[in-house]
Amino acid sequence: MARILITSALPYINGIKHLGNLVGSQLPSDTYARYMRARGHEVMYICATDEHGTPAEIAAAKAGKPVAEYCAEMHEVQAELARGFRLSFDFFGRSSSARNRQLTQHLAKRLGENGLIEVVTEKQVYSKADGRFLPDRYIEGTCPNCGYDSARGDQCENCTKQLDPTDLINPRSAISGSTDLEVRETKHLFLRQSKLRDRLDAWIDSKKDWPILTTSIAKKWLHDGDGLQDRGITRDLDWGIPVQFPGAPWEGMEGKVFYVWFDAPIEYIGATAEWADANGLDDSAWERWWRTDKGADDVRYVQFMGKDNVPFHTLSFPATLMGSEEPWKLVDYIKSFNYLNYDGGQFSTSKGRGVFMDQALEILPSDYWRWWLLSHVPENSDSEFTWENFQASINKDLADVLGNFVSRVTKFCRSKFGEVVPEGGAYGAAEQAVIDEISTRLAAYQAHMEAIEIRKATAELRAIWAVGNEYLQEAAPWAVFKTDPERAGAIIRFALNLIRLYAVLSEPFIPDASRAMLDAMKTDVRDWPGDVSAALAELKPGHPFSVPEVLFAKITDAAREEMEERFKGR
RNA sequence: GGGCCUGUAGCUCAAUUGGUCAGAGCAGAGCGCUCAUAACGCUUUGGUUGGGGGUUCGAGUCCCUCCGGGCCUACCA
Repeated sequence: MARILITSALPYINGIKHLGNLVGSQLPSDTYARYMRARGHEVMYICATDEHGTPAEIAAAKAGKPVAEYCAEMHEVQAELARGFRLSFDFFGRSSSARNRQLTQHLAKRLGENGLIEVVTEKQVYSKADGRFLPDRYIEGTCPNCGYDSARGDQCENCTKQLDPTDLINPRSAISGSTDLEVRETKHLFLRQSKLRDRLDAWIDSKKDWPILTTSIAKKWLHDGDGLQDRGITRDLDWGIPVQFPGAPWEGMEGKVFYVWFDAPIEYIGATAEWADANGLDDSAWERWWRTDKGADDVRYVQFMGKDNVPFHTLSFPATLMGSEEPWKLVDYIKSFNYLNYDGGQFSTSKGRGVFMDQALEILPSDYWRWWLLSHVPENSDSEFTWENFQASINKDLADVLGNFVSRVTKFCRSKFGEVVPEGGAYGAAEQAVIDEISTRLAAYQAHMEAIEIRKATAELRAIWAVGNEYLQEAAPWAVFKTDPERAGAIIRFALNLIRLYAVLSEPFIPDASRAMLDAMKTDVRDWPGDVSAALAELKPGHPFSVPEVLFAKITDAAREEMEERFKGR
């Protein structure tokens, strides 16, 4: 038994996430966590809301609420959606927690003591009307290069030219539209990542098995131009983790907070500590996952994230932990994902384009979404959601191949033998062939899950389901029953056992349907099959079962067209 | 501008890292079955692997070039 620490990238607090966000980290990490638990490993699966930063303050202001209250509410909303999608976090924390504040301040202090923090005076644009410093992106104006009138302070979206906020003609606040802006001096802490470059470089080099998407981004940042740049880790905001605290080694940091990207990954640790608190456990309970001097040296730590998160997880966060010179557990494997597009374009919150998590659950049960998203997860390149593809996958894979198999077996048995596993007859060559094929495919399925090749795993799982239909066609119990009812009974006994096995193997992907299948088989035996032959003898003759409701209803053309229309955006 | 990824049957994807006639699923066609959600099974039609050039005994895979798609580029998170 291994110990596996799994973290999903933290969803940002300012609103409900769309399916692209879901598939980029939370969903695949959940499947991986469920699989590893099913295999008997000890798993700690952590996620949290990322609550600090300018967008949170703006969203709260827009909602007319204090930011703390807004975040508390949105955290609950996101937690509820996570439950709706059956995300099996051991803990869903908050980056604004006391634990994270403590840890973030502690790590910053350590970095300071180790000479890795520098105070830098910068000039930044301040908006009097908004009463805040504006990040470059929050300043808009006319592009000096192409004349586009909504260029952002960091880059013009129209001509793609890199800009400095002071380059803009007629600059204005993107928040209020105010033109009452001025450049002010402000002091910030910088993390001297450049001093850690060689250590980070060697560390990345040692990760031979990481996806190219992960390492190439890290390498680019390490070696591009002058190499890894120092990075500001504080901001002039109200909402966040205070930089000035008892024992802080810096003066003049009153009213400043740590940059959201500094404290967000630390919340992986913070949330594990929150988990311990919530369960009445002491510090050793979470430290054995995170401190290599306190038991974490045998932990395998796997992170899941979208590609936009890679630099922070390959460089900034490791720099924070390494620079502390304390024995923190570093990530062992980073699984990064590309983006999911929506029907020929991007998901867009502002344009109401695409399906968001709350809407998805209103329309269809979570298993439908889980199955489609996981079987199309953008592992190798960006992938695309289309309603036609979604409808075809659900109807064929879930309704026809799996759902209908359960239906035909249970209904046939009920009509010929009643709602109990039939007695009599014996297994023969046909059953052995099925055992052999499933054993082979199971080994492939497991190998794909170990390698976190989610798409390949779904293809193999589907093939395992299809074996059931092939077997039934070949064995033809409806014909055999007329001449040899005992043999027909054996066939159905075997098929009912297949249903139970499918429930066990499918659980990481479609947990609700898995539960429904186990309930129908009136069993709670869901041990991972070490031996397929034994697993298919679990339900004994005379064991009762029930015919379940339709496991997966088909999506009609009319329903598909309606949804297509509803989510196409403005 | 720079960097990275990507282009394989109508669609969604594979191809043991340079090695048999490039494979699956869906869609299409034909046959079979009738237990089942008009479901299932079997057979089958589709590809000069974006174009061109090169290296090699051998290229989807490596190199060059052109064309198309995408991402990142450090103050959004």
